[in-house]
Amino acid sequence: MLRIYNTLTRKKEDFQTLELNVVKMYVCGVTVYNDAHVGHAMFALVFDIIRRYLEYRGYKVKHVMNYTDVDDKIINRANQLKEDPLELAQRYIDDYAQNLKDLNILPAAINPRATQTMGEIQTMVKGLIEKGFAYAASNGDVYFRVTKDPDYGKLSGRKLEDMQAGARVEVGEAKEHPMDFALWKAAKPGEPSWDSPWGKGRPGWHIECSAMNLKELGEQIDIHGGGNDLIFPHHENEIAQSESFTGKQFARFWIHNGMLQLGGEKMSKSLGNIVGIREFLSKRDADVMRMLVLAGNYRAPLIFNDETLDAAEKSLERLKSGLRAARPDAKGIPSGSASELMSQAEATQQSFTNAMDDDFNTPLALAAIHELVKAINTARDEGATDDQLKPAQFTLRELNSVLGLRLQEKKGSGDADKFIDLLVEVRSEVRKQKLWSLSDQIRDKLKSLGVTIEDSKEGTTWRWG
RNA sequence: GGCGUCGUGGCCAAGUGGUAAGGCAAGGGUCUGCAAAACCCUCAUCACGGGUCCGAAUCCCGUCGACGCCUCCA
Repeated sequence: MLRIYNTLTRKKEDFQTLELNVVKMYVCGVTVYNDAHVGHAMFALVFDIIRRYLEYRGYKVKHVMNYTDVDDKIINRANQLKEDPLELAQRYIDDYAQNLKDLNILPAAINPRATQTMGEIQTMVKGLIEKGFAYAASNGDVYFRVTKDPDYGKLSGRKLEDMQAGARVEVGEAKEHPMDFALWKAAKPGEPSWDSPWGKGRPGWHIECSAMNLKELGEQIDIHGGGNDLIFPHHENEIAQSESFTGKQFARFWIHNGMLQLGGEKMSKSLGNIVGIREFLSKRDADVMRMLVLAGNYRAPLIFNDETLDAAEKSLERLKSGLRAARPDAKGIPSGSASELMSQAEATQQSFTNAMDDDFNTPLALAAIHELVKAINTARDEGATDDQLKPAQFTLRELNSVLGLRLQEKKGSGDADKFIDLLVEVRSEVRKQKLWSLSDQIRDKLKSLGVTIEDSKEGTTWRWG
């Protein structure tokens, strides 16, 4: 039984879907006004892993991830660059999609955008006004009336009274209550705007997600996800809007990932401590970022630095070692040992599932996988043939792909391989003549070109990396 | 100030009542001409102080500390 920690109840709960074997999952995407950084990569990876695991468990996942393509940040940046805001948003959407692809993240089924959901947004705003949950203010904005919503604050565990103290009301706002938030914002000159019953304007930050949910997945969904920095106010407000509008529970499970930390602080655009996804991928493999995420609990802060990245990279190497071919002189191991290896593979598969079923406990799942790697390597050392290793390696590959790890050996240009083979062959002759310094020289030079040579009693193997 | 999460070996990190998984690093060993890889061995009593219990990292109280949110944010 899959259990998932639900932010709403602060407990792990048995996961049950509204519709048999179908998971409706909505994940809050990004506001597209700048290059994405590795913090965004983390959240995207977390939900990619969740999605892959749900599919592995036999669910059909309706995965929706939105793009917020109209808001203050985009408009400001567009003004800076003297670019059309919508074109700028499009540019960053394309860019972000490419980042996700490079990170081996499966594309969501649907990527709705605020600007393409105007009809539903206005329908909701209208409905909320009719039901008394919202009001058009004198300044042309439409606000949600938090005092009308009895359980406002249930997701973030806040009470309206507690929040009032710290609430800041900007001058000129026409709110009834300081915590009321905008559903619709009247357009200022030069801003992108849409016609509405309340005059030209654009949607507030939160309503778009409610509307996109309604449009793409319906009134109720199974999982709503995002970073834990969105719990308040964004998700709190989504709940308020959606549930006030439909009168039904909005999302059954709220899943939130922890923040990526750089130098002890959350990585964020406003703090400026940013490592871009593209920058990261120019230095390290996508698997490394994924391994870093897998090494920790998705809800906890993730420490991002050279030390943790190096460890992740080495850990990956270790997983890859399990996939290597049998030794050149493999004579086979007794059938008893071979079937033991297969039982180990089955046991690992079971521990893996148990771990992942417990709120996606990836560190524990990885521990299980490492156990299998050790068993495979031991069998190989004992002389297992490729045929004997294959079933266990198949399981290893399968489990890693559930986590989204590719474990690709590095590759050079394919043409080089033949020449390296030749060089290695010649070096073997040189070694037979015990010309060690020459053979070591070849090994060192190849190493600096990215080719690793490994000698053993039975022969020499080489690989990229 | 309020709300929330959390504090496990050099680093990352599982473990929520019965005497501490895994990875990285380090040291020793097998193998090797040397090296690399792989394999074997070694390496923590769980922030601090009280309490409950036959028994606590795990429950309760307190203290200290970290991080997130309360304002745009994955």
